[in-house]
Amino acid sequence: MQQFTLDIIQQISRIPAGKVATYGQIAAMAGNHRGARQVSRVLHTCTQKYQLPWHRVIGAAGKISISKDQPGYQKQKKKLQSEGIEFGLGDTIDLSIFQWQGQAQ
DNA sequence: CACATGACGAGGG
DNA sequence: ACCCTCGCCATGT
Repeated sequence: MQQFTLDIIQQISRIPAGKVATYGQIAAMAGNHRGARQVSRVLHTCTQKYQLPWHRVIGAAGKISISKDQPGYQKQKKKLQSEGIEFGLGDTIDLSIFQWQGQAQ
């Protein structure tokens, strides 16, 4: 496993409840602003093992990146709402309000 | 080593 | 706003 991947895991585990981060943001904080796809890979493979708050990671448009017909969609939405995050029309989250401002933002 | 795969992102039509 | 294409890069086969 690469350092970049470990950094991704670390950044995701840092996201506080009530806030969200985008794939690109996580990738950038992990040192590679073009590693968004690796972030998704980490969520797909390491959530169990590292107990990551996977639900706090959303797409750059402020929307959940899972397709709506999959079970994880509602599951994620519910978790976020229970943490105080609000969804607007089209299930869009207002990043200007809920996006996590990490260290080097 | 070559090729395919993604819970992505930005840009263009 | 919707759809498509292309760029990206760690991983898996």
